[in-house]
Amino acid sequence: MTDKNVISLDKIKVACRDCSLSTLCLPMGLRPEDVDRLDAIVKRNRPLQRGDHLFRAGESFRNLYVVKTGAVKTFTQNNDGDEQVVGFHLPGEVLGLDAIQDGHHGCSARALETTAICELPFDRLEDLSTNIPSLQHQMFRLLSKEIGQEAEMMALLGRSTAEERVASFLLSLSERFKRRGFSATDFFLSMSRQEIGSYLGLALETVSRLFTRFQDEQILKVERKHVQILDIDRLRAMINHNSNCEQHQARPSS
Amino acid sequence: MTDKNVISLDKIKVACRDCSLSTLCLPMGLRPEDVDRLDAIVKRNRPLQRGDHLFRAGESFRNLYVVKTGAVKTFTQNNDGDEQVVGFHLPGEVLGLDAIQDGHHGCSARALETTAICELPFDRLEDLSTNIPSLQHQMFRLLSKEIGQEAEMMALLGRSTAEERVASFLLSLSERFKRRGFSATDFFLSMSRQEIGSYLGLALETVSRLFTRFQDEQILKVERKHVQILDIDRLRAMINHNSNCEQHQARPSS
DNA sequence: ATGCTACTTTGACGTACATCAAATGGGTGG
DNA sequence: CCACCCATTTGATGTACGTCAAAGTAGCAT
Repeated sequence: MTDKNVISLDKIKVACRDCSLSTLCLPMGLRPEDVDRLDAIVKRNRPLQRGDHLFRAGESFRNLYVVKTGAVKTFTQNNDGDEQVVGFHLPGEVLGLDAIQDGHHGCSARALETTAICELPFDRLEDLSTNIPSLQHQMFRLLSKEIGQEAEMMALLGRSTAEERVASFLLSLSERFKRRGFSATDFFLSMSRQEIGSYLGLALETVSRLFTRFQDEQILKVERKHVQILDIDRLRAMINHNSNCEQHQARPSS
Repeated sequence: MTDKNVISLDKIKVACRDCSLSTLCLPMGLRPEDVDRLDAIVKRNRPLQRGDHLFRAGESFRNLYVVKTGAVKTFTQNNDGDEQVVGFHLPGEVLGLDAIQDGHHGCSARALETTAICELPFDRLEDLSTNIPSLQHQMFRLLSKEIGQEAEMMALLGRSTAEERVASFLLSLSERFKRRGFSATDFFLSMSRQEIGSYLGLALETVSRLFTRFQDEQILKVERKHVQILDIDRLRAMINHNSNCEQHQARPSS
């Protein structure tokens, strides 16, 4: 455990130019010298442990955060005290974009597992963006991508059956893992059934039942957090059938 | 009818500095000289008639569009051929933000009534943003606001009852009309029950039934497209009761 | 090992909303 | 003024999914 942490700590301090995520992350498309200028404002703190907060709803906004390793959920709290999951964030994905607007975080963020984060002071990022047009462009694209993905999610929640939602969710994870160099068909869920259900607008029991059904139908093999996709085409068929045709895959990754 | 058009055409050509929307729109917070530089890239074409397309899904992205008067819906098409409404856009609200990402519109936009539009060539807007830091900041805020609003909508669709959805929708319109100087309690819906239902993830009959019920309960007076809110506090109570407490009102306007 | 706790699965049941169907009413064009 | 069309309303019925409840199971601390 302590050994593992030491290793992680070493890996975290990798500069943007040497980071394996650079093709997914903000530096994407920047010239090497601009990547270094970006790198100069990035802060890399010690990793979060499962359950640690990255920020809380209502806190004032100072930084954007990029997941380097691990996974983070964002969520809001309703008055019953239980939480509504707004999103899951994998390596290379940016958090805090909704807070630029009024300088306050609208949701909380919490690590689902041991997680390394790159921290970008937003005022410095803005300064840099005025000086590096391609960085400004990249920022616009990043924000726009988030808007497009959320619109897809709205369509999913507004129209789809439980089956389609769960299928979309699994395909989204699959795509995102794949782009990050992991297996597209064999991965571990870092979130609970409860959290998946909250995100998809379903009861946790419904999520569980669908996992079971997909397994019975030889589409998946599920054992607690461990998921193997056996027949990805049938998963894809589920969402192309009843749902929007615009989006070829569920949430095309980030 | 022709008379009306002539009058509209005059009003449309108003420059940003003289536009009543300038406090809601992109120029918000810019210095007067910068507003003029922004104004210089704005194109103002003849108004759209009800049913006209502003852009279609798949078209390549050239411009952002701001609604000046009227109303626009954005929507995607599913393979059954029927449409999923993604959003309704009132004066001062910007369309096309999701297309920055990959240079193609992900949804179509169509006028719900006679509508005047300001057109902003995005490449020129980007250039201007690098030269006017406050414009860049304004752009970031705009994109971020859209992200926050969509997240709220996701929460609404993921968790709420039909009652809450319709209440939220009405409160959202109310707030947005109010900020634009119109009555917050007496307005006309430019969209059909079908379109409202599609947007809220409900059947049109459910929307109709809830309008009727709210009217029976003395919360609304509805006569076809004409809505009067009689008891806005009870509408608010509906969404504070079962739904998220984070958001004070449904979709705080744009 | 042993027990505790949290998560997951599975079953039984109820309900909010979709769907189907028909009646009503406004608006538009002849 | 009439006829047609489409939006809306209203009613009847079905069902997908939520809720409640209980049993099974892994992980963890002692």
